[in-house]
Amino acid sequence: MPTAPAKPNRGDARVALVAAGRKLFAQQGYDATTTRQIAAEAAVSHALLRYHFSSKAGLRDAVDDDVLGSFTHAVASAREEGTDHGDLAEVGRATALLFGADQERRRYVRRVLVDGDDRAAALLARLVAGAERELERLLPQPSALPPEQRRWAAYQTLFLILGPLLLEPALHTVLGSDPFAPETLAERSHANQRLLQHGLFD
Amino acid sequence: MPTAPAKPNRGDARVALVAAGRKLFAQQGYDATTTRQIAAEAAVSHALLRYHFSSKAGLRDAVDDDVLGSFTHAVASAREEGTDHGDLAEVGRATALLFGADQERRRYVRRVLVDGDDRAAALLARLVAGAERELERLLPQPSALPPEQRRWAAYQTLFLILGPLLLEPALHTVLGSDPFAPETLAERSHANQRLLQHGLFD
DNA sequence: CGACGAACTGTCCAACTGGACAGGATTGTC
DNA sequence: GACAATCCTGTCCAGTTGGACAGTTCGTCG
Repeated sequence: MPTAPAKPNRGDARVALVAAGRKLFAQQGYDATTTRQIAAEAAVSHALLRYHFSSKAGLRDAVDDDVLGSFTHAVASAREEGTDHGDLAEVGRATALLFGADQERRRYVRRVLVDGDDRAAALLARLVAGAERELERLLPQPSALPPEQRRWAAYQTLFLILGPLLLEPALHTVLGSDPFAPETLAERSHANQRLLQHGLFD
Repeated sequence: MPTAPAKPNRGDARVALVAAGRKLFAQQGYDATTTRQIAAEAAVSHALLRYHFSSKAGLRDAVDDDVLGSFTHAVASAREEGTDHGDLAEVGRATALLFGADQERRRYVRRVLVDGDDRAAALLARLVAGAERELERLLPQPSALPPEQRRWAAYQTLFLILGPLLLEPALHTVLGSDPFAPETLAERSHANQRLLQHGLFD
């Protein structure tokens, strides 16, 4: 089903293939996506994939650069945009910017994290580092937390954010609605801030 | 690589196939596992799979029954074992019982949640219901939480628990050690209890 | 115009997949 | 020991996969 039917102009096939790959990898995962599906989605011969990227893995690398590159960019702009209130709401804003806007990127990130190899570890390392940096800035210095809890704080924060991302399809079914719908996302984000601030049992 | 080399006795092939399926599905996922791999792991002809389970999907159903059945059993015994202190530590104990002991079951559960279809939604629904029940018991009545936060409490609790499960391979790499090693699990569990109790910013 | 290189295509291929099936081995029963 | 049911195997099959490759189209530059 070539959902993007228009045949690309000569010379545009490369970007069309990257777009098709991003879409289908995000939807179905890398292994479950065939080169022929990608070619059909890009309205292009499947032999062209090999010409431009030399292999299926080559296309994946190109898509990774594309998605994770724009990801890096989004992180940077999110960091600058917030006028640095120094409060926890920034976490929510950053999350919304990273994961709220673009469903396709969200699903692609999910696939990278879940397909679970070196790419997943590399991405997770970046996310942990980012969360750690943010916490370092927001937590009182010196933190009142005992070290063996402080050590897990960034991971805990991240799990609250990534949980819905990783479980999106199942969560959608259980909730009966899109967990990333703007109002839902805002409510979740607020609940997360409150949990981090006071716990559930304050 | 038939890691379980011993040829099963006549009549034992069925259970051998279920065990092999559980192992390989947990390690590689359903789609990435071939019927021939399973047969080799069970030291049995691959045609036998069809005889006993009629199809690859049939074997998956049998493995699901096996794993998720023992899962249900584990939940029940965890519930009875705790002498009902009514405190948060029970969450940690239940988690440890569910996910700590058996690496293979842990990975299988991860696959079910992540491969993301109806089975994932059904399992998640059970987990949410369980977490909800637990919170209902542990939270002060009436809860001081505003309803729009109370609504997400079970999910938040679950994300803290499931995060490491879903990200296990990547997390292992980033941490440089097994996130489910007993001491690590205990520390994480303790950190989770403290987060739920007081937040990070108490 | 002509030719040259880059972009693109149709078609073939070996490997592998889940499944089909006919027949062989083993066990229990009379 | 014969027979039948169950368990099990070797082997074939059609479909799909990523990749290989020779050849065609197209823009561009002389």
